[in-house]
Amino acid sequence: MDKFLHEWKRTHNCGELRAEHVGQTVTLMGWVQGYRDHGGSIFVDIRDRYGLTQLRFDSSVDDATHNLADTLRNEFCIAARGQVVHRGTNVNPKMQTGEIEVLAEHLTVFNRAETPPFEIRDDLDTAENVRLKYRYLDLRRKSLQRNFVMRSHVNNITRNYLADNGFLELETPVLMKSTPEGARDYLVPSRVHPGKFYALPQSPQTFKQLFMISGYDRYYQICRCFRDEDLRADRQPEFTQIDVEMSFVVPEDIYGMIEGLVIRIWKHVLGVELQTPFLRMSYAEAMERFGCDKPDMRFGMELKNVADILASSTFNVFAQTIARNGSIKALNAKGCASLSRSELDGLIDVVKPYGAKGLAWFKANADAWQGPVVKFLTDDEKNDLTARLDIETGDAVFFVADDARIVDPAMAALRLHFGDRLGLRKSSDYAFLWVTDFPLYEYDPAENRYYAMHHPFTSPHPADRGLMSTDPAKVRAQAYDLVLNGTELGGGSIRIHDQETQAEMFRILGLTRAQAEYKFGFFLDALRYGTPPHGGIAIGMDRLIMLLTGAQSIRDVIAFPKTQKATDLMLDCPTEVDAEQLQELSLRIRTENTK
RNA sequence: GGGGUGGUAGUUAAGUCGGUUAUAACGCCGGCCUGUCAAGCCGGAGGCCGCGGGUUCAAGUCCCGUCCACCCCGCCA
Repeated sequence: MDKFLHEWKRTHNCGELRAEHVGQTVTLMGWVQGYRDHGGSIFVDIRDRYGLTQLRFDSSVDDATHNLADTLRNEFCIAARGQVVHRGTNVNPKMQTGEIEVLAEHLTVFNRAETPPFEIRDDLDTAENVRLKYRYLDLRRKSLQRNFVMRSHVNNITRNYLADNGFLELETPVLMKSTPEGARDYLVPSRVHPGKFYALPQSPQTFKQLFMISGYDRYYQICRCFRDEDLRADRQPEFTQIDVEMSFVVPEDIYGMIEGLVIRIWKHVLGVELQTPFLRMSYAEAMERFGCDKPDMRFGMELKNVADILASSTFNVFAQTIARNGSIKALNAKGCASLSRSELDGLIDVVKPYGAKGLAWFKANADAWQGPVVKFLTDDEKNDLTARLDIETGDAVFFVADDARIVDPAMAALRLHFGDRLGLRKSSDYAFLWVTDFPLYEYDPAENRYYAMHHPFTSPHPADRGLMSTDPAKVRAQAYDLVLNGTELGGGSIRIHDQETQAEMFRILGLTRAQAEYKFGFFLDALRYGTPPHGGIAIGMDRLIMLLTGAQSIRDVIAFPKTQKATDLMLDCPTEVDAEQLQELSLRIRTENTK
């Protein structure tokens, strides 16, 4: 029986041995990353999460150990003990520990490994369904380990920073009440209350406000949230937020506190010094200049409204758009006149998904403008466009004309497309932005009602309070998003802290008194007992880590993620449950008409 | 709900106009080998071509359906 674990503890990790350790007897534990058998001499790379060290087994040192080493295969979990020796003329400069190797005298195999379904290497692009099925193997890869090490680091920095600033880490229930509005809830049936359900929190929104009412004036929580909506590359059904709430604050106080956190994270994790304050821009301005509420500020190429210039255009599409009070926006793709006609026509595919029916364009060549729309442009229109869009020889200009709700997202997508194409979206640039003054309401023409754009506890802008009853669509909210490089990192608001405004909010949202009482009675009650002015924000931890690590998928920063159909390929879940379980929950599965 | 890309050996991919025994690399198994580090050399095994149906003398290849993974639109207070 060998002495590993009991007598021979791990003395070093696999990433730390250097020339200075030569002569020491060390014990390493880890996994076989690779082996090179030269007969009398066997080289084995042993891996742990810190790095890689070369072990050498020499038949002249110990025959039994050498013979055991002969049986080693990839991913065996082993321990080896021996002397650190210098590699002399065989130093490997590509390895951090490449100056030395461990001349092994003792070896033990904790556990052999079956041949893994894919090699544990970063330069191998294995299909994601295989990676997800064997997630515990995928997580051995260096590239993923790096992400989770960083994620842990960011968790620590966040806790320390918020604690330094007097925040209390307070926990809230995971089983809570289903709320109307917003995302679909994940429901949990109650056994003891047949026909009744809990819901998993979309966010701890009401709880953190109740903490403010209770006088815990600075709250935070790194908490899991659940939303039963369709997935994207940056969206999972369960995700993590840095949830923050403060009493006696205005938006600037929140901005400052979060900027301090972000600065610390960037400094400690990336070694990057960020400039503050971050840029601020109103929602209205962001929509006008960039066509979206989360503009990527790493580059310009702003959209220009040109409806006034083309007000009397003879081009049918423009004329019809003007006639029905639509929007025409243009974008100058600097230096893109070199694109071929088929490339330019192909760009329609960039805007089509957003409902744009066409993409008009022309190139500003040295001799003349060229493109399908040029023949419709008068000299005056050309001059005005040149001035507004700063058109120079070699530029390509694009137009989308339609309703604003089509033009803006389509042109925003086109702008990002050119940003990528022209290499203007460098991952090493960090352009933070506060988007402020979001509208309080969104009107839904299909249902002829207003929805809360942020959530129903968001305070109106003080100057717009009076408009709530007369013109809800015009009311600005004290709501804000933190945007980084075109990604919404988080958002929050100042909350309503008086019951009259809250009641009016519910009324405008179409909730009867009885409905409001049923859904939020506890909250309306609480507001009556001396609620402080308060507000907060929630930062998406997963997206934050994505941006810090450069991960292209949120699945690379979540240890055990779900697929796009919200399944877990490793657990094979969700699954059906026993009839008894359903019986206990008073549930029956409808087997027909399930579509 | 809609649009798109993909699915061939354990893995990554090739597979032409439908035509012989479906290729390659890595991995895996056996052997040799004392300075490799993407080790090398010799030999070998390994296939429901996602699944189902159809067309055809003949289907990895063409058609229809379906499942799965990914990307996007809708959706995501």
